[in-house]
Amino acid sequence: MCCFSSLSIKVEEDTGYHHPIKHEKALKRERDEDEYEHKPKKVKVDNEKKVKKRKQEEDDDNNKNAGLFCNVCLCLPLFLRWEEEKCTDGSKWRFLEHKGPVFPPPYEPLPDRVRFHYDGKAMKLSPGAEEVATFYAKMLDHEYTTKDIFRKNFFKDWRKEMTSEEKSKITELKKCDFTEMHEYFKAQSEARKQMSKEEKQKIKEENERILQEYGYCVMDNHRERIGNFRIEPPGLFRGRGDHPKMGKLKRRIRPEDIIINCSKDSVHPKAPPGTRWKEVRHDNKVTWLVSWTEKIQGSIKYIMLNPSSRIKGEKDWQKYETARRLKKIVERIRAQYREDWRSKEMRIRQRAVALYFIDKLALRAGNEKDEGETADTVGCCSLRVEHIRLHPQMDGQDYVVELDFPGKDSIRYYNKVSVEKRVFKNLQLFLENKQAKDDLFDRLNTSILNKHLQELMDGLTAKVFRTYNASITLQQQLKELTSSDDNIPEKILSYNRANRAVAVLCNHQRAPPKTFEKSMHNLQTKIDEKKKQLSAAKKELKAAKADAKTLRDEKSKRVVETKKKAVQRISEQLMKLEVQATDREENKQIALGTSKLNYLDPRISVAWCKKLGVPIEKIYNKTQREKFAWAIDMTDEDFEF
DNA sequence: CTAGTCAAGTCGGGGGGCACACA
DNA sequence: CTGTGTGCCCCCCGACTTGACTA
Repeated sequence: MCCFSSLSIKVEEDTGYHHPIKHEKALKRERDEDEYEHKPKKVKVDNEKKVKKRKQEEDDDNNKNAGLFCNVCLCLPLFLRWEEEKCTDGSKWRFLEHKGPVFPPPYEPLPDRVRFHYDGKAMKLSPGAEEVATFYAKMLDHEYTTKDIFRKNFFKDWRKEMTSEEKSKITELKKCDFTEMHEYFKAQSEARKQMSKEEKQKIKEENERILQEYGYCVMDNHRERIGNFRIEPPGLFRGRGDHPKMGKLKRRIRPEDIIINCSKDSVHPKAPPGTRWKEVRHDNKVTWLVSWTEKIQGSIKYIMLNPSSRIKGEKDWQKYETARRLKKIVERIRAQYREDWRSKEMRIRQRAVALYFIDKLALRAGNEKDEGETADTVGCCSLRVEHIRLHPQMDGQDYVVELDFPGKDSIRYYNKVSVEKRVFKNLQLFLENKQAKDDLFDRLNTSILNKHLQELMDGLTAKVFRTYNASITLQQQLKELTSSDDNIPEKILSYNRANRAVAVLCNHQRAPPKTFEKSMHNLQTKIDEKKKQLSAAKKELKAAKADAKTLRDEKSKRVVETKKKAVQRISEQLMKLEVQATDREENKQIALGTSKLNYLDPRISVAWCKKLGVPIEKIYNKTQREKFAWAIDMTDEDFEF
C-alpha cells in the first residue's frame, strides 16, 4: 500500500498521534493552497490555446507518414488506415480465427521404484499428492526450497491435495525426503540430453507440427504468429524478491477455466474431447485469443499475438510516435516543472519533483501495490522516506540525493545524483517530520501524476518519459561515439556502448552469467593465441622482406605481399577479439535486451545501420528483425527520432 | 546464445458509493 | 421528508507492456 490509500488512513490515524501530514507547517500550507486555488483562471485559458496550437503541429507531423505503405502485410496502405479504424469504434479486428490453446500433457505417475520417504520410511503417494510433490522435488537444489515462506506455502497447499490418510501422516515438511524423486528427474533430463539424433529430430518435427497447427491464427486476412499458445503447466509459484506467496501451488488449468475469444463467423476452436470451454466470446475490442484466471494473485492471463504481428507492431509504432511528440514539448514541460518547484501548493511541488526524477532518472511511475500480497517494491510515486538520503555535500558535489530502493522485480536501484538546489530543498521539506516507512510524496500518486501529464500532452504518461529518454540517449550516443571511418567491429562496439548507456539509465541489470569467468577466460586464451600467431606472421614477413631485398625477384615480392596480407588479416582478427572482450566485460552486469526490445525506437538503429553501412543483422537477430519489420522497412538513413 | 516463460509492472475505464441539489 | 438526478472520487480489474530468468 502506498500514497493514496495510506493518505486517507493517515488522516484518520491523526487523531491518535502526531503525524507528519498534519503538522503545523502542513496546516499552514493547506491554508495557503486554499487561497491559491482561487486565483489562476487566466492561466488555464492560455493553456488551452497552447494545447490547440500544439495539436495542430502534431497533426501536421502525422501527415508526413501518409505516403508510407505497409510491407509487413504487403497489401495495406499502412498505419493511417489502422488509425482511422481505431478512432471510429475502438475495434481491434474484424475477423479472428484460431485453434485454441495447447494444454500440457497430463501427469504421469512415477514408477514404483521411485519412492518418497517420510520420517525415514518409504511411502507411496496418491497421484494427486505425488504430482505436487514432484514439483517440489524438481526444485530441490534451488535456493527457493531453503526459504521459510516458500516451504510453508508449499506445504500448506500440498496438504490440500493429500488424501485424509496422507494428511494425517505427513505433518512436517522437514521429515519429507524427496531425494529419490529428485535423482529420478535428474536422470531423466540427462537421458533427454543423451537421446539419439533421430529421436531429437522426431521431437523437433512434432513441435513444428504443433506450431503450425496451434501457433498461428488468422486475423483480418493475415496469418499471424501467436505469442504464447501453450497453457502454463502446473507447478509452484516462484515470485521474485521476498514474495509472500512463493511456493504456493499453481494449479493445472482445465478447459473449463478457459475463455476463448474469436469472431462469430470463424470456425471456433474445439475443446479437448469430453470437456468444454468456460466461455466462447466475440469481443473485437480486445486483442487476446484465450484467457484464464490465475488463482494465486487472481490476475488474468492471456494468449496474444507475437510481436511481429500487425496489431503489436502498430502499437509499438504508436508508442514511439508518442515519445517523439514528447520530444517536441519536453523543454516546455521541464520549464513548467521547474517553475512548479516553487508552487505554494504542496501537491504541486511534489508532483514537480517526482516528474523531475522520472525525467532525469527514468524512474518508473510507481503504482500502489497490495501490501502482503506482493513483494515490497517501489517506483517514483511510491518512494518512501527510507529509500532516500540527502547529502548537502558529497564527493565534491553539492546537493546529492542518494536513492536506494527495490524496483520492479526487486532489482535494486542505487544511484547518487547531484540535483538542483530547489529540488534538494523541496525534498528536505517533504521529509520533515516523517518516519522511515512514510511516503516521500504523500500527496501524489500515479493517477494524479498521469492526469496532469495528460493535460500537458495527449497520450502522455510517466512511462513515455522512459521511452523518450531511452531513445534520445541512444541517438545522441550513436552520434557521439561512431565515426564512419571505424571498421564494422568498432562500429558495433560503439552501438553496444550506446545501447549500454541506455540500459544503465533504465537500470536494466542482470546477474553475472554463471559461466562468465570461464567464457572470459576462453576468450583471453584465444586472444593470446592470436597474439602469438601475429608475432609469428610478422617474423615471417620480416624474413620475406629480407629475402626480397637480396633476391629482388618477382616470386619473393609476391611472397612479401601474401605475408603482408596474412599479418593484416591476423591483426584484424585480433582486434575483433579484443573488441569482443571489452564488450563482454562491460556487459557483465548489464542486460541490453530489454531496452533494445522495449525502449529504443528501432528506426534509430535502422537509420544508423544504413548510414554507416552496418548490416542490420549485426544489430538485430532474426526475432528482433521480425518484430521491427515495420521499422526496417519504412526507415531511411536520415531518420531523426 | 536464443527463444520461450511467466511474473510484475503501467494505465485506463467501469462501476459502486457518496455528497449534494433539487423536485 | 423522501425520492431522484448528477457529478465526483476511488477502487478494482482488465488489458497490455516490460523484465529477468531458464531450458
